[in-house]
Amino acid sequence: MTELDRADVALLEAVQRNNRLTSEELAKIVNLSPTACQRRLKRLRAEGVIEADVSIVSPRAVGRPVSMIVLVSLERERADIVDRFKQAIRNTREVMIGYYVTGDADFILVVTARDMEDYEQFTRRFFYENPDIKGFKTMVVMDRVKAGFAFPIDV
Amino acid sequence: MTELDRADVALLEAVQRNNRLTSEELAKIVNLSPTACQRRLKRLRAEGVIEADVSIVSPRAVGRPVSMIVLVSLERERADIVDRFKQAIRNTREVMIGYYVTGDADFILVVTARDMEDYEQFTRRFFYENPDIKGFKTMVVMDRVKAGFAFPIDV
DNA sequence: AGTGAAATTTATCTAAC
DNA sequence: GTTAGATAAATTTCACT
Repeated sequence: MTELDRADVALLEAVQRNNRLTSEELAKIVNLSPTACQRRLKRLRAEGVIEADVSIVSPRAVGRPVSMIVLVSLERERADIVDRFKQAIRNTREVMIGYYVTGDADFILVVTARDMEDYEQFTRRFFYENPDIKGFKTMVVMDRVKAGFAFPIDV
Repeated sequence: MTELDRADVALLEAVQRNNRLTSEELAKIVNLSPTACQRRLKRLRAEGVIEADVSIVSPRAVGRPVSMIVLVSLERERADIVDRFKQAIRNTREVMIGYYVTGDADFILVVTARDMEDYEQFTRRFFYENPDIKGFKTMVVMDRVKAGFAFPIDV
């Protein structure tokens, strides 16, 4: 694994809040020259320490103000069934986040929707029509205390 | 709310995957001039459609390879208790994501850790020493099928 | 190795239309 | 919305510690 020094950490903490800072602004933060900052960021990106650089889109602004956390249990925890469900997650725009977990549930999803009716339609399509699903439990998000991601967008 | 046209949506879908594309690259994608792309992105940022621009840091690369999903129940769902817990989430670097939800749990957290022992220490500090907490249930993340966020980093 | 300064390349911003 | 010129930023080169 890549060794990170103080400057790397300072850079990462800066850009994971805002990656549009200029090298000059970063230079002030980490007490290095702009050139050094750029070189280090380039290295961090090349080595995969920085996985991606993205814009966080407001779910509300793109018409998806409702989020749900869904705990999903599969009928059987068999490799092919698990893999099939992972693929379904990847192919489904409404599912923002998917975790495969141990414990009470098999998967935890974060699903966005236009409204509750929209979500109900989604559950019919995504859960009830899937024989691999034993059951699911929905929790409606009332407040996002931390975090931001990429959202499906339609006009 | 802001009206988004086809070009806005195309821009958003591009930058939420990669916000380091140049205006020229974006121009090709959305069939507009580079200047038009810049103007639109500036507007989208000013209006809050784009909430933030961030680098996604690899949790593994910064020494936090383990993630847990935690369902938290509070002793009582009273406004001041809820607010206090929200503040605790915000002040705790290990908690990557926090949702306040309706349903079986009151909060759902995504917590990162260096290893299981590190997580246990965290639970002692964060849960057992907090009298507002009725209980919590941990699920260990085996695979992240979708998503990426900001992570706490230490050397 | 990693840094920093100056020159070059490249991208962005500011007009004009 | 576009095109062209001015401004600013990111890369590259190279000398230095």
